[in-house]
Amino acid sequence: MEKQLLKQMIDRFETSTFTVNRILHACIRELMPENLTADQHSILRYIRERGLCTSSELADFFFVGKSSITAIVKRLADKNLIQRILDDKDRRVIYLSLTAEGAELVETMQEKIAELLTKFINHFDEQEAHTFIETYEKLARILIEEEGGKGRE
Amino acid sequence: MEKQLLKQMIDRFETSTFTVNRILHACIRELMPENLTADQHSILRYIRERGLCTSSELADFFFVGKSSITAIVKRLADKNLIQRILDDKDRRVIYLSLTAEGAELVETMQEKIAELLTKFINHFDEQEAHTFIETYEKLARILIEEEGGKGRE
DNA sequence: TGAAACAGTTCGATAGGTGAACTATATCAC
DNA sequence: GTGATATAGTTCACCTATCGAACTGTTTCA
Repeated sequence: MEKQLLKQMIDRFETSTFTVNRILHACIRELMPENLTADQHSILRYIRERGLCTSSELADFFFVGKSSITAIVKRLADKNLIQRILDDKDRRVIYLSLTAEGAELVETMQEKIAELLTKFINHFDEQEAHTFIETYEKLARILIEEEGGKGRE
Repeated sequence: MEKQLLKQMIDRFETSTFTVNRILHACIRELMPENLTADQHSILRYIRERGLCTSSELADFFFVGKSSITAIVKRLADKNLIQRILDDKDRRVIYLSLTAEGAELVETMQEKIAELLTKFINHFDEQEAHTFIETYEKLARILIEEEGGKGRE
């Protein structure tokens, strides 16, 4: 790609990303029930996706230290949204999973978020949305790859 | 769009957004110089773009309370990256602008970020990148509109 | 001229992040 | 086997960002 064009592309990408994130994040924060933060919700979602997971896994995935996870997990467990399950094969390990209450909460949140996104996606025709998402997914794959490469160093 | 398809689109969009943000945010955090957070950098960028701006404007733009801005502005001014300029027409108002040091810092950060993004954008051919960004910008416009609509209520 | 609006600050609380020191368990080399 | 090392998770002290309520000072306007 030509240098001048590339620079322009980057600038436009940066601006759009920034705006979309800023507003989407604000919208999602508004959807959150009393006493749940967006970060906490992300953790719940990840646990739901995985079924069972450990604190170390969360720390790696979210690129934060284990001590941050300890704190968040404590808050979520205090609210009875997740539970700790001891591994009796390796007694250092503590698995985390959603409680029934936690699972239900994530479910309703997903519906709310889907509703919100539907409003926006409806502005696009099927072809446009499809093309966009294909590229977005490709970008996500590239990032995962790059990130994985860095981790191996 | 068909209901089933829409649901699938939303799911894919959500997953991609989440991944891209998670990794990009981590990358950018790594680029930050010692003693500057990503949030602080966003504020600096906004001020640079505007030349002059007020705390209230920042609070509106970033969807946070004015007291949060007071705190961030204090930290940035302490580091000598921004300066306060009193308005002598309306003595309630305090304009913020970058210091020379702040401007330079934002400049070097921009270069670093552009370098990072170049790595990723280079995986796409010109047409694909262009189409993607067009749609992304459209999404940003839609979000701004919706958000503006909400504000007026 | 007095009430209301507005710009910004202060304060106390909470959430999230760091890194270092710590406990407890598991693994591995010898 | 046993001792060094690695791993899982917690605790601690400290920082940043956020909130909302109460506050100061200034402007506007009925």
